[in-house]
Amino acid sequence: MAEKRYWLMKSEPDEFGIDDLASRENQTTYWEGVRNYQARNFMRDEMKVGDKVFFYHSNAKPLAIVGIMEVASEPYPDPSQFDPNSKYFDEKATEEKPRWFLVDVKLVEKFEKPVLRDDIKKEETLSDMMLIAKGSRLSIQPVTEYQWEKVLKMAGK
DNA sequence: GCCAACGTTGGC
DNA sequence: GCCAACGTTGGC
Repeated sequence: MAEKRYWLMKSEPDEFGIDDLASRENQTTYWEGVRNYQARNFMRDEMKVGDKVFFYHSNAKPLAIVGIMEVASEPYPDPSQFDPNSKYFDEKATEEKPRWFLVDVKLVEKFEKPVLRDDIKKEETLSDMMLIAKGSRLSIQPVTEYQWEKVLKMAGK
């Protein structure tokens, strides 16, 4: 059996927060707008249907992991790259040669008690989480099994 | 609102 | 292929 993978995905709640996801049909959405190759590669090459994902609110108050999603589709080209009216339009992408890929994600649960970035920083055993590494801006990150379980505990699970 | 850190672009 | 300039991210 394949090793279970865990992830963290960031979004600015002013743009798209966990409540926006909760209000979508089937509580599912396509994770559009990723325009970073490393983050894209995680979605395109590494994610598997059923992988669990932390939903993180960036540029927000409070900064926190606010819930859990799961990967709900195979990767496919991000439609917004072909849409001239989208702010994510990429003139160098074509249907034949798409640049950007995404997966669908489905809400699993919204934490009653979000896990604050400040509390993660205080937790010694989470000091190697990519999220709090200095200068780390990657919007999609792998999470280790230990980190996953620890954050769940901090959320009261 | 500031700005450090980082990623990308493009001239050479 | 180097690297300066520029744009973006995202914490503070």
